Amino acid sequence: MPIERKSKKRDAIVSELKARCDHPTAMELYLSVREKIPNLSLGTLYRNLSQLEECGQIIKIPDGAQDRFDGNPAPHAHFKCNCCGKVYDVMSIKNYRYDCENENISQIYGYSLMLFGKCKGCDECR
Amino acid sequence: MPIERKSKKRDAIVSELKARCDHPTAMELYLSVREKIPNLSLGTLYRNLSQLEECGQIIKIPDGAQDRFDGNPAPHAHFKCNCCGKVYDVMSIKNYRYDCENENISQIYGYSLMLFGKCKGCDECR
DNA sequence: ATAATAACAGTAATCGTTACTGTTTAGGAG
DNA sequence: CTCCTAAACAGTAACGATTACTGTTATTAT
Repeated sequence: MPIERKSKKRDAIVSELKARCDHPTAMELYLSVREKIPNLSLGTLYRNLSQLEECGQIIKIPDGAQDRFDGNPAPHAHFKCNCCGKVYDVMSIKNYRYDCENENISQIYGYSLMLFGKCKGCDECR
Repeated sequence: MPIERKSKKRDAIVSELKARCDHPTAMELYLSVREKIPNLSLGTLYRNLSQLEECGQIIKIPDGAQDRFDGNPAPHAHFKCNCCGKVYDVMSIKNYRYDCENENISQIYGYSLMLFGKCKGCDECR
């Protein structure tokens, strides 16, 4: 279901997410939005995050058991530190031998790349 | 904890996973291994999958709510069809403009790339 | 053969996420 | 402005994949 009305809660969620440079989990985002809107419900946060992702305003980043969220909907890569667990943006990849330059990255050990699209067996779909 | 003893259950899990061309979920793999080992426990499957991933024999592929597993531990990309949900291997990427050739792929709409490594703030770790 | 303990079956517990119920609120019609 | 419909909401129960726990079985070194 598309978004049909304005809502202060949703606006607060979006602006908080876009203001953050990190990639918070649902709970991390919940706690920070609660500082401005103390009566925000966790269910409301999840429902709005789903809607916002569905209409392309934000991105959901799978990260193990939990999901993380990114307020920048433009396609870009992420870098996760195995040590501290932080997730950084990687806005450009110079080449696929991982020599990408990024002020946050010290070393790259591996990657996980998932492409999304339509397979030849499903050419009738959509 | 590293693997210390041989086990027929674990051998069956590994060989079944490596024999499959698809990327089964834990439950899908459980059901197919159960055909050969009817008393296999789901907990045993999960425990062995964790051990096998930890020692680099298999790969865990995050895919929404469930995880998928891949018997090929060599780093490679995956392609997921938005239509039927199947996950295919992509052994080589010709370039990052998505012109990769793959007999299964019809169209590519987007991607998710996560790099793993160590950030500069953690240079003391490891 | 025996002993120590890894591996196991079976199942309860965990926890992120989703679904449900009754209430509130946005926003168009009168 | 007031009324009305349904989107959005708070609060909470339910869900489901995964993990943890308990007592048992099986591997392997001695």
